[in-house]
Amino acid sequence: MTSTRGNPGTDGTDGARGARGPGRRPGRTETREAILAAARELFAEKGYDGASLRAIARSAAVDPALVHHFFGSKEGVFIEAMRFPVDPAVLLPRIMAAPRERLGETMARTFLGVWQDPDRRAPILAMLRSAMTNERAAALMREFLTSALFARAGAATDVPRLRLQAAAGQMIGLVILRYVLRVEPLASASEDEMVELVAPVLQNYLG
Amino acid sequence: MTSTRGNPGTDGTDGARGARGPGRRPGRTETREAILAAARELFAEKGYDGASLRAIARSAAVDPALVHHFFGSKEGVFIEAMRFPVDPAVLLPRIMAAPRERLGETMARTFLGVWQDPDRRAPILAMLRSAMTNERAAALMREFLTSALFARAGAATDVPRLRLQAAAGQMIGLVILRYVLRVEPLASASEDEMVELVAPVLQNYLG
DNA sequence: GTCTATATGATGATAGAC
DNA sequence: GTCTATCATCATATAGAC
Repeated sequence: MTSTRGNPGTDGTDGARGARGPGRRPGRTETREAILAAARELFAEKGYDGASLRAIARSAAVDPALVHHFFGSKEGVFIEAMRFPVDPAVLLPRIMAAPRERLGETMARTFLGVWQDPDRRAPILAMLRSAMTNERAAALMREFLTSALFARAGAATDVPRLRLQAAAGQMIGLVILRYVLRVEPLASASEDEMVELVAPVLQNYLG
Repeated sequence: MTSTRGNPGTDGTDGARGARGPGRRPGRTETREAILAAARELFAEKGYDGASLRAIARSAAVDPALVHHFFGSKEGVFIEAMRFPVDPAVLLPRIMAAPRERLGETMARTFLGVWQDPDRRAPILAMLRSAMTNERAAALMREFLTSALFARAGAATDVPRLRLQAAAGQMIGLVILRYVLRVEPLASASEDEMVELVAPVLQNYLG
């Protein structure tokens, strides 16, 4: 769900649509997605400021001006590439459906599962890296966390905001050490080891 | 201790040193420190890639070429500006001198105390921001964490590496939410509130 | 020690040909 | 839709005058 490619209506061959008269050009089929894929990868690797439009175009084997043609500006590419890989509105209820004494384990497994999958990891990592050095991206991420995550989780439970944020902090720090700094043995630990490690902590915060 | 300014022998007025013959020029007294202060601030704010030599020079009210003259290259400025604000070799023993059942609280208070102080925070924040998007900086930080922190702490206790790193992850994620993303209410929480929040978690990892 | 001048190259954005 | 050409900026780094 909410996978990286295949927005409804924009993928594939345009099927048997035929001549539709004015209004809708047949284009945007292919290179657009290629550009977005390259953008996600580069933003994830270098962050917003570090990934250049030209590098994205180069990686997509496309002319830089074409990127502009499609998305208008670098920021246009970014927000389009971020279109969310992970929707808290679907993940949160799934977590909170767990029995209360296994909330920590469930949250750990869900969160780490998303990060384990390169396709879902890329946009989040891009957001995180960008937010560290770019104020606009930081504001975007703050807004996302606050309204999509903490507000939602806070409304559905009686866990104080501070505790929700401490739990989020635990997971953010963990993935930074694992996927960005690649500190051993954490970087090579199995998902099960990590769940075992942090589940009690999350349980402490949320339980 | 290990404060930001005042490396022995390089600060102040050169005292009553007088004519010392060849060998040692009287220079480097003032502008050098001004450049380093500006560098720390800008690296902390924008990370290694985002902070330009020119911006550093501008902020220090100095010619860009002078920065080169002193430090040779941008990387030279960086490592000089990083010269450590915080020495685990002095902080770790202090933490581990605490009674075992208060390890978590002591670590939390020590760590948060460092981050509360802008002068000690700046170089660490600079390192962290830089490490997120620059591979050289990431390697530097990984090396620092591994050998100066985890190895030392691992040698002095029987706490497994994974647990040490999970504890570090908790604190890193917390300061990112607090100082970089500035998520509320965490960003405005008092030191005591934060200690109360995370001390049990650290105690769980280290105890 | 401090500066000007410059070499060299990348960036985001735009205008407009085909 | 796709491209060339170009603008205006900014970057790191160097050589060398004073």
